[in-house]
Amino acid sequence: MQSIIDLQKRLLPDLLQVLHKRYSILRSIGYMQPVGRRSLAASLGLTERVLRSEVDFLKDQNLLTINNVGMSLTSEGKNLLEDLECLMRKLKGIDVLELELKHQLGIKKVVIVPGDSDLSPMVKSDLGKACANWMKNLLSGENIIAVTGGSTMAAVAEGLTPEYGQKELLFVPARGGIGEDVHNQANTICSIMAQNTLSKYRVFYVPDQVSTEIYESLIKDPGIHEILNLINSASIVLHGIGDAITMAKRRKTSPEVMELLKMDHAVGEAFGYYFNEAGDIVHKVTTIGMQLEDLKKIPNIIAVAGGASKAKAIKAYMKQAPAETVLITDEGVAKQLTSY
Amino acid sequence: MQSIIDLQKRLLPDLLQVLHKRYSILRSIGYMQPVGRRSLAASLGLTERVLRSEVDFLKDQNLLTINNVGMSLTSEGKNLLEDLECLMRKLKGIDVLELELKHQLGIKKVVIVPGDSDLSPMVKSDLGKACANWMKNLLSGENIIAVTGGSTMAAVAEGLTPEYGQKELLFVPARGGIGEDVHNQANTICSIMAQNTLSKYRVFYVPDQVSTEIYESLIKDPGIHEILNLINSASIVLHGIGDAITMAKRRKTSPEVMELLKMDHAVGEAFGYYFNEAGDIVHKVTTIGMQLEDLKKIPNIIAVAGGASKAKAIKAYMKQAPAETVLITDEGVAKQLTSY
DNA sequence: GGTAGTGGGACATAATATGTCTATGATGGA
DNA sequence: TCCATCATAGACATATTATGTCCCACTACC
Repeated sequence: MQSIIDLQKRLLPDLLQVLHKRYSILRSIGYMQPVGRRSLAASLGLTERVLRSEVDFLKDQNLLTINNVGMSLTSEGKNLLEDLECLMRKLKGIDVLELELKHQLGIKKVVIVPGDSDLSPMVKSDLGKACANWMKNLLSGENIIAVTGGSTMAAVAEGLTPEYGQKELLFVPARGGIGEDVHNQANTICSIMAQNTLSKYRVFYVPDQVSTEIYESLIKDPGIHEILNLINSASIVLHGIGDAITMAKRRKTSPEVMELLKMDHAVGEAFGYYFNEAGDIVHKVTTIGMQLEDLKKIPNIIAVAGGASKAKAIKAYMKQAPAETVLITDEGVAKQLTSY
Repeated sequence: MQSIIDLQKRLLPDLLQVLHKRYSILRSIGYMQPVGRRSLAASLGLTERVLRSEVDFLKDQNLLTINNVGMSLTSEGKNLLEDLECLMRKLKGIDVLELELKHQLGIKKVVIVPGDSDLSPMVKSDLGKACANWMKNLLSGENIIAVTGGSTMAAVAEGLTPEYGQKELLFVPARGGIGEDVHNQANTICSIMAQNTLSKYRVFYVPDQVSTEIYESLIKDPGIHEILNLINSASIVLHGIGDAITMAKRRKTSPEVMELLKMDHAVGEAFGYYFNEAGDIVHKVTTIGMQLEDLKKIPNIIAVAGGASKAKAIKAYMKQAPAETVLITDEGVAKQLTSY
């Protein structure tokens, strides 16, 4: 006996396509509201007229309203959208994908968000929300949360709300400066996270490449020492995973190191560590803070990364990731990895 | 959280229509296969071209095959159809209808078959199958099955297969001749049932209206007596229910009796008994065999009747039917009765 | 006051759905 | 063996709907 969904897939594939189209429209409006027809059409890859027909329909169903500033969801539309999320997951078989990927990567749990972050910024934002949501279940009385940088982590920060701050939270950067733009630095992200949750945070300014001498003296600094202690007693680590070359470029890595990375076929990056496809560390940014071996001692590890282009990187990193890791990713990655 | 279907209905209002259309097509092909497009279109009330589009679609889905003798379901199509039956029942709320009707009529169980026997002969055939199916659960080592006449019972006979004959079955007419055409006489039906199940049967030829004298002498006949014993020890009774006037006409009832029936507002008929809307017996065909009061002693009673036109008759008969009765009927009747 | 966004109207054209008819072949009964 | 019947597939004109592409008036914000 097949499920209703399976039956429908068989008997109404054409209608399900329409369902998906309408769902996408609702979802996008939900994000971008109030939004005009033209920009929405561009963002969805539909022509204006097609979108218009659909929008007219949805308006008739009282799912959205149209006024001179653009289209918005009605409360009915919002409710429907929420319920639809669940349905679409089933329809797309996302629940199944999650299990498959979890087994393939050999980690504790995989959460997949519909869509592809490479193609739509909305999805990256969803990724952030999904991560925040998962984190919610892990919060107890006091929580020290170690965070890395990157645009994905920035999305996570945006997904946090004051609601989370009802528990006591302290955000600390997981590692010293590893040379991202200020915008996506761990320090900045920690501060945003703290701000969004009305919690505390620590910063961790460490020059990028330090001589061994300075390194030794830094470690002895009481302030730094305290932060290192905090990091190692973190209950949760949130980190991103990046494509090796992309990350290296973004960090303005020296041409020599760049050569090295290419020669060693580095594909993935996380925490300032670079990995080849087999999951071996081929290079690391020397800085103080959490080291890869420290990660194993952290009870909760959440890796967040999406976009089909990151599939290889994720796969590489997960080769050696702690089995406790929870991966928050998107459909783009999942499809890429399970199709092999 | 709404049900999947409710959600979908919001975004695809014509979903159910399309689903139902495709389901009907599959179902009809299932019955009539191999069948041509034109006759199928006529039977479904669709134009040829519309049907053709749908059929092309279903063919692409590998649910049916087309060759020069007509269209047939593939095994995949058959499986899907079976699953669909169940889904459509839920969608139409047939399960709910069954319960409602059961309570309303105050009987043990109601089984409802989708459709209306008045409108489609397929449904009558389904009725027969449903009855046979229910009966299957009642068969034990040895079974004496008392049967009445009527076209519905003939459909039941057609629904029986040799599989049923694995248990020991003996079919006997429930009552003596009550004047139907040979075709739909209890005797004939018993013989067909026995034939289809590879079992035994008895016939029971009794003149229609006998004088008390002859009646007395018949009762003393050992052969007749044996059959009467069999009838009264039956483990299962299968009977139809008819519209009073229709049945009376079919039996070429005398004008006087006809008048009587009309005066007494007879609406229902079963076993040769005529009932008014209150369930009172207003007339009976005098013959030997099972009497209405004998019915109460039979452990399993299955009434089979469908078609919206029989709704009143069924309601009337059920007013006084044993609570043990199981009614096998169709959607046409059920809708008619529950809408009051 | 100008710019960039908005919705809605209009309309020619493309695409699809539909009704209807024909050609042709297979099948089964006389 | 032939003929009536039923089958599919092709064809095609027409009705209906979907689509792409404008334009216009309006408004919010700079």
